[in-house]
Amino acid sequence: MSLRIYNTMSRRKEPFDPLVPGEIRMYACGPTVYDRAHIGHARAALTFDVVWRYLEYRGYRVTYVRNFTDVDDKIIHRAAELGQGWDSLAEEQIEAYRRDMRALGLRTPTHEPRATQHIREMIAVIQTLIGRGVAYCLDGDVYFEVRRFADYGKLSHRGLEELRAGARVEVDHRKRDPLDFALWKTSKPGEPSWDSPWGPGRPGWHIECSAMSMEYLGETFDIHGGGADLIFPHHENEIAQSECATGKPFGRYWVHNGFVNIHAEKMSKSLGNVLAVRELLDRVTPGALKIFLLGTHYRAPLDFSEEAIGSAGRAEHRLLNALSEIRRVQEMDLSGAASSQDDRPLLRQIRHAEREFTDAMDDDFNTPRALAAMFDLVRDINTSLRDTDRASDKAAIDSLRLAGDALRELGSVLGVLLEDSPEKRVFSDARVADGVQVRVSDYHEARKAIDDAFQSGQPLPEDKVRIIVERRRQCRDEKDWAGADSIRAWLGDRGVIVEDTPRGARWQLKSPRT
RNA sequence: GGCGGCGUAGCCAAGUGGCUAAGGCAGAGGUCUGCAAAACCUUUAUUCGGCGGUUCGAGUCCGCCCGCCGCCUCCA
Repeated sequence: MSLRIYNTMSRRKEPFDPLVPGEIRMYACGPTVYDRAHIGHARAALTFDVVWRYLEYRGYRVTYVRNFTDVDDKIIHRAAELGQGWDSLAEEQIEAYRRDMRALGLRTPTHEPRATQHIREMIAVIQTLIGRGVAYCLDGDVYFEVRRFADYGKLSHRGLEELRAGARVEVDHRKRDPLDFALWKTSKPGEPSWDSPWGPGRPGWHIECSAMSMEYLGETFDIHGGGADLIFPHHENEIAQSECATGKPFGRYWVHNGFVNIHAEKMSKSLGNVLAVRELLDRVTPGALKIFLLGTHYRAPLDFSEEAIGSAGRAEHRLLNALSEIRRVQEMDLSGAASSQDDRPLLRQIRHAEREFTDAMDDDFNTPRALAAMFDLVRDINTSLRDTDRASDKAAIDSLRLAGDALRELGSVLGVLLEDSPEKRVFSDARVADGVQVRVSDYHEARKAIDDAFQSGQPLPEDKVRIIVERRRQCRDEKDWAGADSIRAWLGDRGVIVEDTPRGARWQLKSPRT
């Protein structure tokens, strides 16, 4: 099997073949930093984070560049509204974006260039374009002349005539063609401004990505991506500029992620249904959010709903639970255990899941299928776990360890089940000291300590919880079911879930987010 | 108007023309358990919006119809 990627340019899945064997250069358009990141930004960033992780899992060396558009009309307008400098607003939002993406557990790209730090390179590209006669100056503005690029429209699959016919934007009659777009615009007073051969001004939107991608990745590179909305005009224009400037092909594989709708409606400021990543992460775990997002193929539109995100949270729990159960059996006392036969079925199932996963991801990053492979493995793990609980077997436990490692590795390719994710901490099993009598005074003191912590919103003291759980065990030993149940209910009210297993009770803190 | 996409079980969602239509969530029954929870097992689409067509064979290809959506303007 080899990797196939859907290329917007050809409208089909193509075998992926990097320019330099073993090395991949990838560019994804990042956010315009004027407001908080919303779930759509999260989907775009996650899509390319997963592409990156999978390519590395496949053994490629990847250079991944994602820009920040930090000079733009929207930033200028927003800053004016806020009575703030455009540059300080951009700076703030860049920090906020980084914080949000980190909270989601996304890796930082190899390079995160900012438009304002590459003005010089942009001017150089514009000069080349003027020198080649495909751009022209008008009172300090510079425009790209669309009809000079024969391939214009090849990405969005539209001809110049179609585009002109569909244009609803008011026409600037100074331009040679309504579709000509600005490479450089003169700055109005108070706007950000840089010196240029055409007078003080600022760059047009599209030129930054051409200049920065070529700066970091070369004139031709492997993957260029972004949201589906960028296909036209942004990426179309990037191609026109870049290929005219260099005479070489620009991006080779064009990858575009679909949009997120909110309850079947487009997310927009006017509808007031913009879902900020921040707010979302206040109530769902990053893992749940990612499982939700990856549950739909990246090119398909995705509809957000409370029900769907809740379902993803429970699905995440299923994955985490399997890992936590594996840890538990590994801590079992095996002194008297047999080591009859090794657990061949599970080993086979691990390999099967890994193959299914790879096949799915090779097929244009089919994350829903990849997740299904992980859940299949979870079912196999759980089955083996059940048998292991009944008859401890060292070989079976070894196999389970391998299965857990495999599951974690597959998860890490999708960015779920990450080692340092906070949600995993809630699954700390209590080890119950056998036969130690809990003194009544200790018990009451523990209850009080837990109550205090709970009321002040502090994390509950684990050692105290342990005392309560141990006390409940004593009740159960004495068949004092009413006492045991009331203790369980009491802990439940304070966010501690107690569950009895064949080998004693285990407890966990309810996720603080739910 | 132009271009493109979607419609698969109660919900979400995979599905290179051909083994019994993935997976998750929810539901039902069962196993386990003092009870509960968790987990596991079984079960839930003779059928893929509708109607025709191509084919030995179609959810998968073609045509028409119905319903929904995106882009063509800043947008992830």
